[in-house]
Amino acid sequence: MDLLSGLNHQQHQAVTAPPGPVLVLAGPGSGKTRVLTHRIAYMVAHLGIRPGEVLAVTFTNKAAREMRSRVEDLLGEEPSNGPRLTLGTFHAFSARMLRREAADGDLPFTRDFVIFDDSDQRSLIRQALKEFNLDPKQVQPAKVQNAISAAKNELIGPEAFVANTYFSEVARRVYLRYQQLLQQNNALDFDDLLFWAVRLLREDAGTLARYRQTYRHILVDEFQDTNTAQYVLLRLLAGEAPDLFAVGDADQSIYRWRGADYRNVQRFQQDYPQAQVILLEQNYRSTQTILDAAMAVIDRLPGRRRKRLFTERGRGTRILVHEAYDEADEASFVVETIALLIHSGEVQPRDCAVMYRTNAQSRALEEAFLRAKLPYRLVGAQRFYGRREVKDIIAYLRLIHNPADQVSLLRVLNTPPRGLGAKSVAALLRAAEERGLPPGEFLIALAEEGGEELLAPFTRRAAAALTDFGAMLARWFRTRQDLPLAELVDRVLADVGYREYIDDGTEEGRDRWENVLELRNAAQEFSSLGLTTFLEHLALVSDQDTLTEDQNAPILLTLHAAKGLEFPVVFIIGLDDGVLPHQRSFEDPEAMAEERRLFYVGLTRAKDRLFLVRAFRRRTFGFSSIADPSRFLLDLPQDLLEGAQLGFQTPSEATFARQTRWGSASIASPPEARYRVGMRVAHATFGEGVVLETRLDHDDEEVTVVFEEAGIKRLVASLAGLEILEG
DNA sequence: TAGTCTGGGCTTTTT
DNA sequence: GCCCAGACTA
Repeated sequence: MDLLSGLNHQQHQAVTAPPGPVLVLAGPGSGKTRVLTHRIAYMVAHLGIRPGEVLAVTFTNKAAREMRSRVEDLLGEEPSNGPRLTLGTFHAFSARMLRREAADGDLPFTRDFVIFDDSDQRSLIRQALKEFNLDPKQVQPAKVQNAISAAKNELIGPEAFVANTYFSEVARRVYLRYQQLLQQNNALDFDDLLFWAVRLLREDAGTLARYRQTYRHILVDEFQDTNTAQYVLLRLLAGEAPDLFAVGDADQSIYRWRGADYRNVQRFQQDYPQAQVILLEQNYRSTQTILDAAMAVIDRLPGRRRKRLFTERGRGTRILVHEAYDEADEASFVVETIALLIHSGEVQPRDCAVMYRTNAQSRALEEAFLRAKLPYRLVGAQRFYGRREVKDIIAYLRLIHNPADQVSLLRVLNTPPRGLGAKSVAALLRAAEERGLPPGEFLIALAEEGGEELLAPFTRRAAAALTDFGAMLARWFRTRQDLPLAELVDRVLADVGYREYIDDGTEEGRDRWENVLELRNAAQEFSSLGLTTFLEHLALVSDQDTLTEDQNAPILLTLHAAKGLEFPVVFIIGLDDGVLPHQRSFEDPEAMAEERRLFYVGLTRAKDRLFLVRAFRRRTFGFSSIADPSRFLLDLPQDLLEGAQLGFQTPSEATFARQTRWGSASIASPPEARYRVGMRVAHATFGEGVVLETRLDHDDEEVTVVFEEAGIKRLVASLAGLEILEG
């Protein structure tokens, strides 16, 4: 086994750098994963470091899995008997640590804690706002949530939260109450995982020493996307004699809104002035055309360390820019082009990826794929786990795992409906509080002890329903250890009659039930690992983690989710000002810079072919609007591009350009329309003109008119009030 | 209490 | 144009 052959000079240098702080600045496609895996293997094979001493932190679980298997491949099948390499995301690592340490520490939760997701957090914040008699319309829960999250990422606890405005005073109070509520629920949110991990290591010298002793060698991937909490955590673990190997690329920093700060790259060099810095510039992924385009985009950012990305792969094909008419047309273009590429034998379906700025953009694509009867893969865990039926079942499981979880209890107590409305819930909460128990445990007690007196506060109907529910919960709770996970899920589903509740015979009902079954399948895979692990997995899955390799189909994903991946053929759609860059970033230069980096990330995912697509007209919020081409498109040197000139293009030109390019014959003839080409019309503002063309869009008609004074305008007939003069 | 209605907000991006 | 929370009605 020769670990070092096949590495270029810089890679070699990085892999074999002497232990100590090392910063690898790795351009896209420069083999950073390779460097990381080879370095780990090198440390184990050549430096005699035991795998158990190594901690490698990645950005997604998927990356962690891949890295593990690549390291194992490099090291061969030697069954090592010591502890394995520790590999995972910051959050997963922290969660594991906190579970281990929660037993005897001063931490305000037990090792059975649950991890609250976004919507759980939201509901606690709503609850807190309600308690303070604050109107969620005046004080947006989402804003408070962001403020709390930002504070935690900066390691600012509620006691240290400084309030100097009305809003921040509200946020401060909600923050305090929110933490109490989390504690009552024996729950942590995402940010807490990092927050408490840091606090634990800071305040408990013994634990810190133990962890430093264990993890003497630390590697971090995607370092530019660490936030303060993560950075501090790293520094704590790395300790006095740091062997800390960080790989990152400030140009690919796209998580500022999550507290990430690419300046951690500079901070690293300040904190470790002795750090060795290695620059990886040679690209092994893309054609030079793609790299030139990417550099043209990123080099416009001021104040950065320029990289000269180069490849030995040659120039390759030009980048194709296409302007579609609307999002449906945009999606058709993508699907037709993919079909054509596959048909030509050039590529496999799985080689193609379609990237977009916002999740909402996947809809039109999905419809186009369905229409064409072509399979596709959609990356996006949140979408699945955010579904009502999936959340319901997870809530049941969380409640079984942790009966103190009130958020989950309230979600499922009357789902499916069992006659427990607001009144009964209020009575339950009161009764539980009097008893000094979390409501979930109160219900279990109710079922196990029975007793008239416990039931006194309830109506007869509510009492019966609550006793039933408590009995089920107690049963599940007792058997949760012995029953295989999937069977536990089956038991719950059967006991509560979930299928009858969700599957009402409609197509939607069937879909919902299938989602439940999919969750059950996931549970089956975790059967040997148990409920705790399963729930933790559910809480910490990333979108990328849902990307499966088993299906040979094109992939649809957000630009964010595309980070770290590569594909032979890449489409980036929605290259309109307002979409990419996103409207919300217009005001803030930092946000705009991040949009640019996001586009850069997208461009550099492509190995061979790159398609940049935009739509002249787009429906957002149900309103149709017209956008300018993305300003980023204008930064691309013309000689790298082929395809239609951007700018004015009539709908039929867009369709025609597409259809002639791909040699497809038929051009759809428009159905009947009120206006006809050649008609003379009058408009209140624009004056008189002649109809150039018309197009029916859904149930409205769109008319392109050349006005004598105002020039060419596109109008929606129902709004424009065009008067027909002759024709 | 359960089901229907309605109005408002929503679309950034996700561990 | 969709989805949810809260209001309203049976």
